[in-house]
Amino acid sequence: MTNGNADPDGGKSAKGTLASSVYHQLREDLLRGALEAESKLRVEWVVSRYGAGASPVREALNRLAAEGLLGRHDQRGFFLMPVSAAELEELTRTRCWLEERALRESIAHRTAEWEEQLVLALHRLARAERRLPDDPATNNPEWEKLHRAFHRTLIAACGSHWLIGFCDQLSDQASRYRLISQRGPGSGRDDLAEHRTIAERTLDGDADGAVEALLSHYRLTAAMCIERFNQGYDPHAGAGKTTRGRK
Amino acid sequence: MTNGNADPDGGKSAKGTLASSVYHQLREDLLRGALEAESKLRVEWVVSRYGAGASPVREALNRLAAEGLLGRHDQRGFFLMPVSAAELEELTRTRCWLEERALRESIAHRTAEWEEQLVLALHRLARAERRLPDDPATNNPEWEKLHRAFHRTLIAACGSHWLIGFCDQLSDQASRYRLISQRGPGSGRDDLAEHRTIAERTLDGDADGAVEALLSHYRLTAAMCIERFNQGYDPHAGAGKTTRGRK
DNA sequence: CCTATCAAATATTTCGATCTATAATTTACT
DNA sequence: AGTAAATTATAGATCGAAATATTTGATAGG
Repeated sequence: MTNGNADPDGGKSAKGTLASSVYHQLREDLLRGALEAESKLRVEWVVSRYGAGASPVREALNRLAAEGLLGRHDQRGFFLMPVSAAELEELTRTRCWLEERALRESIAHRTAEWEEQLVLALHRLARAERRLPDDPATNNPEWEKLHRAFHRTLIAACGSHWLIGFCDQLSDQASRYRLISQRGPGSGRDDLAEHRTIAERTLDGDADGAVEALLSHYRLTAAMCIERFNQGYDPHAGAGKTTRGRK
Repeated sequence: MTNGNADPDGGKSAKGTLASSVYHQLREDLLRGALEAESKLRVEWVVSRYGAGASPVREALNRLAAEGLLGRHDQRGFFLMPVSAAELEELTRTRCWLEERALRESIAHRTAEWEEQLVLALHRLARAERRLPDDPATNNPEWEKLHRAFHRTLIAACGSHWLIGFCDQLSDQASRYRLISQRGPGSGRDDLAEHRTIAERTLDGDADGAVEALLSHYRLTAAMCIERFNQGYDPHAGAGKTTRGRK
């Protein structure tokens, strides 16, 4: 792990290496659930899609695999990690354990500055539209970013960059599930109210209440994903060809 | 991170790729605290030491960096992660949080088979010598392996491979600190008794007692490392040249 | 004497080609 | 036909060299 984590050089692919650029782009696509066609991810395909040589691509793939977003078999290349209801369940359970601890610590060590950041994060999230009018079937990437930022801020004061990194990693995995299964019409869920409750209780220093709200939030999300899983849906949705066109 | 973790292909470098071989060897050396001379780790140096081309070496370095064992700056190469008392403190704190949860879950979901594995792991650890007679200044690698295995077994029944992976990662980091600072004469500490206590309470289903013993064990170890840190010791100990021979 | 600028040297990153292992297909044999 | 061995095709892994970026060292100017 990363670092347990994600983004050693800042986020942009601005001035970085080609390897980092491919890493960021591919990572985005993975979280967005844009791939997932078949499980194999051929180097050559990535090369032609992101315009880089084999070496940088390979480095990017190695990083993603170490992070758990891809799998790897020596001599047999890389593949997209499969998704399953069981895995999502385990993931959610783990996430609840870690985030509970992180939130409690954050609340215990809260500072005025952190509280302000939290207020800001909530405000920004409230302003964003979850779904854009022009494409009501997909989540608004901007909302996704702010949502991510909100949850990250919640635990930012926990005092452990390791724990934050682990939570990020689980959050990435959860994103993948959420965005894969949430394609289609939105649910009637009132996200904003949930986030507001979490933030309010946190700011009140009500650790038990905040934790309860946060875990319910995660569990509900997971339950909805599993729901859709079981309702059967086409797991093959994005791009990403696997074998050459069959003859 | 890894998978949250460490060892996607099993451990041996037997039949794997060159990249994996370098990965495993270098990883071993990092955990053993064998490097640490200077912070920079030049690709060319690794290439000549482990006998592989730049591409596989680079892949290995990328994996290790994603895992948090190395750092990386785009265009400026890789470096050994620095060590500090503050970092060790944070690491230990995080480790206690995660291992407590993992141990409690393990105990809650224990099975006969798991209990047997734990008994075995303890037995093997008891049999091994911590320091070999021929080199009393360094830990016995075999003991290290069994020690690692014991702690891993403790939490193996927690029901989350994510959590296990995170604990492994923290355990790796802790190893590094322990083996860097533990060079020199052993302390009069009775390790075996500590491990036995942890195991007994665990097998008794005494979660609170087991957790208490486990956390004390970790905290004591960390305290001893920090002790040696402050007593000043030469951080430059292993191999690993950094700049060309100065003229 | 200190600081800024430019040039040489050193490292890192990337590409293109080659080599090797695995997967697919055909052929041979029972 | 059915299975096993051999062959061909495909994708992954590695090497060696070329292209970039950075650090070092020297020099000129304030």
